[in-house]
Amino acid sequence: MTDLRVRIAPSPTGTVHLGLCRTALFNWAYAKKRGGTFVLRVEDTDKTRSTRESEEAILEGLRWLGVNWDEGPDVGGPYAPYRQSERAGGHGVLIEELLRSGSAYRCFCTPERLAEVREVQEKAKETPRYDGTCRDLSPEESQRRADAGEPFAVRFRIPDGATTIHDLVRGDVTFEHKEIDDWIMARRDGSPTYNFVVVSDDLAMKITHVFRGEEHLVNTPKQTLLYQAMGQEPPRFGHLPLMLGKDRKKLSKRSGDTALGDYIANGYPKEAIVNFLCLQGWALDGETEVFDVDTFVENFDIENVQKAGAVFDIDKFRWLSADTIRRMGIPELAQEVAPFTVKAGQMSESDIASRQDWFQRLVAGEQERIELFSEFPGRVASFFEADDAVTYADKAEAGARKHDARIEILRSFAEWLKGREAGESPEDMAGAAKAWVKDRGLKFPALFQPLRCALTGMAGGRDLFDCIDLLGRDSALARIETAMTRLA
RNA sequence: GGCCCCAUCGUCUAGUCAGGCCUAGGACACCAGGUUUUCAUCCUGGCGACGGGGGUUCAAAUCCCCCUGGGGUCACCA
Repeated sequence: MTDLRVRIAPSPTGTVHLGLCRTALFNWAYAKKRGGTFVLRVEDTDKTRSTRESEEAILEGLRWLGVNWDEGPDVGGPYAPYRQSERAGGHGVLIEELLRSGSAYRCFCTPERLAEVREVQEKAKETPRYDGTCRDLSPEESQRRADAGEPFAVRFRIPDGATTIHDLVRGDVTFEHKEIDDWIMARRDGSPTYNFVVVSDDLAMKITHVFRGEEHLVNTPKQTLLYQAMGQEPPRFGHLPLMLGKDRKKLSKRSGDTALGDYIANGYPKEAIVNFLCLQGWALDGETEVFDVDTFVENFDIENVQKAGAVFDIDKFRWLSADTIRRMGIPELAQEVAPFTVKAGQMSESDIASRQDWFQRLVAGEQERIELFSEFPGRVASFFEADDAVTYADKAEAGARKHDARIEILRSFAEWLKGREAGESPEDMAGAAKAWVKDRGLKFPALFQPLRCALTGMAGGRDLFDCIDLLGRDSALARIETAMTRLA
């Protein structure tokens, strides 16, 4: 174990965003490859928006992805607590020190006045920023007003000069201090704000590397200056490219699903989600698109992360999902798909357990036809319909009706089927049926299109003799019987 | 609008840091063929990009500058 320490610091204010998942994955991989420590710290600084449900969802989601933290609110660790709201103690002391040293100052301006100032500036098309009213209050006056009970916030005093941050993804980035506002470290109620706690906690937890989304890049000089004011060395930073929606804007709900839960509910395999997330801003070798998480960990480096934002391509995501499904073993796939079958009301859990062989054959036939687990029930629905009430898709019925002799063919095929030996394998029966078709001088579609419609009501799908086998001969015969009327 | 970031096929990207190996590679999507009882899978092929302009150099996708375009950020949110 090295002293390398990285962290993910989510604020528990909503669903588990994919961007958070990717950031977590990259941090985790970086630590894991280098024998470092990965910390999860819950940044519940915003009391009004933070919820315990959201926190639990985040922990659960990340754990589901296979991202494991070495220290966190649930597992503890040497720098506990790992929930911001429980760490408040030390912040007051730090702020006192910063106030004493002059790196921070009390701001007695009311939120109302600040709002007015901002409004005027916006009207004048100026960049909204603090006008500095309290910046140069004498220490005596500041103290006197504070003692008199006048409420105040605490602002960081941005010094003159410029700060260059050495970003591990982007290289050097310089910010002129005059562009940076004297930001608020502590609110009037004394509670610390994000930019302050993130620094004090990263410091307390000895975080050495901070990898986060690019939207935080502009916060970095503020934080760097704070580290310096405290006489501390800032960690190394690396700002990840944003994940973009189809509109090329930061991925948000308006451009599609953003929550991990949505993708899980839609039946994307975990491996596909992880794989896809890895591809957002990073590539293994430019050739290999499909790889497992171990390969990712083994090869990941922050220096190889792309700088440009990555548009989220749902088509590629689905393809990755389909590819993952195709490479799965049948028992495993059956297990993944089972909950969807139950939810669709097709089989109960105990049905599936007691007919596991049958269920696995049902699954095997769809393996290369579904892109998501959730598509399975829709594709096998006809197997659960009554023999005399199979839903015929328009396309299937039209295909069947193209053949004038359909009823005759179906009738004689039914006779033929009745005469087959019980227990014949689908493969053997398929071979025999093809010979039967040929012997009668027919083309395959003349039998198979009406038959497929009769059996499944669908225009395409798995091998028909597999269907007969799955259905059972009686059921298949009953469906053919009905079709002879319905397709007449 | 100020500041900051970014810029290779429609999309994800390799190549850029160490300029020639790039008539720019892979993948998704799309199109066309093949296999198949159908659908799907699979196989083969095609389409398709270095944003523009200046430099530097024997040589630039790679280095420099300008322009253009896109994005992020400007809270007592995180």
